[in-house]
Amino acid sequence: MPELPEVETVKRGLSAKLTGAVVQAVWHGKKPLRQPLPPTLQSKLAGRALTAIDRRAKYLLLRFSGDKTLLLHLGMSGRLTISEGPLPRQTHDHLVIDFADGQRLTFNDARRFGVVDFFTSGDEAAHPLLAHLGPEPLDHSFTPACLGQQLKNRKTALKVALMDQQVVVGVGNIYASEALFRAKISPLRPAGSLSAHELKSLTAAIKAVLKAAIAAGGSSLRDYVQSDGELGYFQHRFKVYGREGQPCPDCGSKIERLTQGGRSTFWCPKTQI
DNA sequence: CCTTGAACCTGCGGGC
DNA sequence: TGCCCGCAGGTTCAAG
Repeated sequence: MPELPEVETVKRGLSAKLTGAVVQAVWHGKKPLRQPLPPTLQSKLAGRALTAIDRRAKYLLLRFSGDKTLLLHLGMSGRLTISEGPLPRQTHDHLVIDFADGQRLTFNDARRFGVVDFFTSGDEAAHPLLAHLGPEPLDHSFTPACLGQQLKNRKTALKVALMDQQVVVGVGNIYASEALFRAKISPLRPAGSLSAHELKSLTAAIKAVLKAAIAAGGSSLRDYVQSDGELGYFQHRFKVYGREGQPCPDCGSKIERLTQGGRSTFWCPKTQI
């Protein structure tokens, strides 16, 4: 998936085209995603207007008239596309929403790690998928002191902690490596061992790398397409991710890869201390 | 409480 | 060509 910048990019793309549109018909498949799709989505959504789209962490929250929310999570391979008029159904399509103005929103997810849920908007604070999420990294309240508090006493590797959505949301495997490189901090450091200066650097690096990716329209690996079908292009700007063996942009020594928590970490052992 | 590792599922590219 | 392996942007759950 899509990490925060990609989800934010999708949110903006969908908002621009679908805000105000009224649901005409809904189709959904039978295969469960991370959890079963809500039953009778057709009757739940038909006739409602899409009033707004919000993002919390990597979740998209489609707000509908009548105080209802459709929650979408793209997992690793989820894609949302808008088409004009009918399109032949594709393998791994799971949800298709037709709007009265002729636009069609399709949720396709090969690996089925995504989520679709539906709830009354007022119940959001207690929603099991949303209730325990950490701070939003682009909020002004996400400060070095805040990050320090979230990492306090944690002995796990810093990179693994940054991907923990209870520590800070939206940072996934790519941007964790990228932020640590920018901050010049080793992914192997115990999470709770950062100095005030390092917390300041890392907080700034997280914000900067996410903002740059959003400004570039979200990154694109093999499964990701923006909501209008255009490919994002931030992947060309990765400084370390996916670049094992290539020269570090700062010092020229070789970028290395290691495995942490079952995921690949890319880093420069010379510049990241 | 914390940390680690496996599990969920499909597709793709590389090596033989 | 085909097969097997490792790898992929996320999250949850069990076990230590």
